[in-house]
Amino acid sequence: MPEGHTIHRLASALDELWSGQRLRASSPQGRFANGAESIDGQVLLGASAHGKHLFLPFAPEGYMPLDGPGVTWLRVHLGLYGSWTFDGDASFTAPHAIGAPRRRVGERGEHPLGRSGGSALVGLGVGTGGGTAPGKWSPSEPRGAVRLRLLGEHGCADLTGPAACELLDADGVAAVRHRLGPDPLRDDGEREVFVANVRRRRKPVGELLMDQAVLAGAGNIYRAETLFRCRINPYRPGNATGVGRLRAVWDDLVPLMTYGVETGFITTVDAADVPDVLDEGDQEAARWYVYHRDGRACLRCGTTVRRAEVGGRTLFWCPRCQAR
DNA sequence: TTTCCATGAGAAT
DNA sequence: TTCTCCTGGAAAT
Repeated sequence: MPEGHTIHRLASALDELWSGQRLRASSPQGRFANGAESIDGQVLLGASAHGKHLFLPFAPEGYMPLDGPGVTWLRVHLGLYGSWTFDGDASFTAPHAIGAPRRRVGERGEHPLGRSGGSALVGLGVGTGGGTAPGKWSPSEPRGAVRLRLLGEHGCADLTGPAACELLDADGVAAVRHRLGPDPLRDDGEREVFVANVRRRRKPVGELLMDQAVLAGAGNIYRAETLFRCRINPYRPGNATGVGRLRAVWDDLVPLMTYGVETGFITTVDAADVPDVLDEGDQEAARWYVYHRDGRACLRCGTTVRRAEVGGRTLFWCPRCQAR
């Protein structure tokens, strides 16, 4: 569920909260007991993301070189269901929950129209420990199947349901990154590499945008929405898609996903296209053009939005706006 | 209560 | 292509 913007947002939150600090690591659920044990008590050196992968380098206190052999890298991939839940005292601000779009009791951020909610870092007025004076906070019992709990002085982060949670050395990290295509959210993401990756293949462009080796970070919502915004037919073969059109996709994704990192939400509809009156049950109309809007009228042309399975996932598109 | 489904991806066939 | 795994909420029974 969580697309690349979620992971980048998470990486900056963790970097801001804990970089340079010594953390406790444990696996309340037990399934990552060995891994947690080996980084327990080490210092978090930073946090970064490539596509949907989160990388957290750990080293013993006092260890210097970030690329040295003493660094242990934690790699987390949330998959479809994974999520992080934060809790802590008043000085500990983080997204309350980040990952799969579950509603938890008291959770904020279920914004009605996709614009008011989602400040960059939501304070913890809602967690069990929220508002506790600094220094007086103590971690609550983990809820659910917590694979990994990272605990700092002022708060903790609980990881549940990840598709991947493993320890790697620097070579292992390089190997994972080698399999990934360029990420529009990274400084080293190269547009022309993405363009070449698509044009090398015959598969439908709607399928290629989900392939993390072609483009890292976009998921099912961003693929549907950017194809709509760029008016590209999802069934068009990659090698028959013009360079200019693919550059437009990349140039569209960069600000779109950057906005996602800043707000925590995927919002893709330009202000001019927001309907004046929202239909009953059409609350998502102001957020997305086509995603989850099958059977309803296209916000731009009124044609009925369609859905179909492409690349093993449900794709949504407007047959008129995206005729070619 | 059971089943289905979801912003994912690797392995198996 | 199909299967499988990770979790939890909503819909269906």
